[in-house]
Amino acid sequence: MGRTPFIDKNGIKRGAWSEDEDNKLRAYVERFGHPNWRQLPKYAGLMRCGKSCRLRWLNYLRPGLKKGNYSHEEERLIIKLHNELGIRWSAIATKLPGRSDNDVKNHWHAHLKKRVTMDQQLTDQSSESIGQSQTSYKVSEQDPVIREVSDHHAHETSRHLEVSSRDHDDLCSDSSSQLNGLDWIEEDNNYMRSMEQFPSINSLEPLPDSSFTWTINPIDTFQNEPFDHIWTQPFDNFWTQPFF
DNA sequence: AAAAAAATCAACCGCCATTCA
DNA sequence: CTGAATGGCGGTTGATTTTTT
Repeated sequence: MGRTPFIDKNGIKRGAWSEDEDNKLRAYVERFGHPNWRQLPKYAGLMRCGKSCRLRWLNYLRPGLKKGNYSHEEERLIIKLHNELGIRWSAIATKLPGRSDNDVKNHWHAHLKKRVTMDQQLTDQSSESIGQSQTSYKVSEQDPVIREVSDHHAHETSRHLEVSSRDHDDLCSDSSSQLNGLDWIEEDNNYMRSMEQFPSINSLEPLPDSSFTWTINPIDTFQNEPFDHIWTQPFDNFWTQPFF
């Protein structure tokens, strides 16, 4: 992949990097560092602009960079941090050793955004039906780990909403206003810690086709709150659900 | 098997903040 | 204080690969 290399009107090379260029950049930075990216290509014998060198180093050549697939734990962390920090990719990337901000951003747009959107749509749908009847969700009947985590989550969600209810009342004199974001983060962190006792969640396989219907009692009062999420959908990525 | 569509991801762009003369 | 230089960031593009039709 990459763009076709070419020389622009200023004599600066652009597009995909060659192995020879990579070697020159790597050798120079490893020996002299990069006190000035603008000047670097001149001394390193490269026809690139400094910005291009910087990008190549940070996103591709820098030691310790991870290549390849993201682990479930990494994806879960990205989603959680995105929830907390928004689109501050560089800040998010600092929490993922070996991943560049560009890489994280790409992964989000290519893989994770869709999952979040899909989840939100399902959440909205379930919210619509809340108050009319109980809402049903599918859960595997074959994987005991999933059942265990689901049960745990159901309990935690219930507890979560109770706590949030108190916080909400304390913090908001205006009933239409939202709960303070930091409290949500803290709540979320608590939940993360509670989930650590279920390490097997990281190695879950996609749910089997055969599943049964699991019914919960939605809490009407908080149907529009951020934690009104149902994470027990039969997705192959359902483990991400608690953090939406 | 071929064409079309979708996915991937490296690289570029433009803007903003900071530093420094 | 001002303006140029620089670094850094998020948004976007586009060539290539993979998947689907």
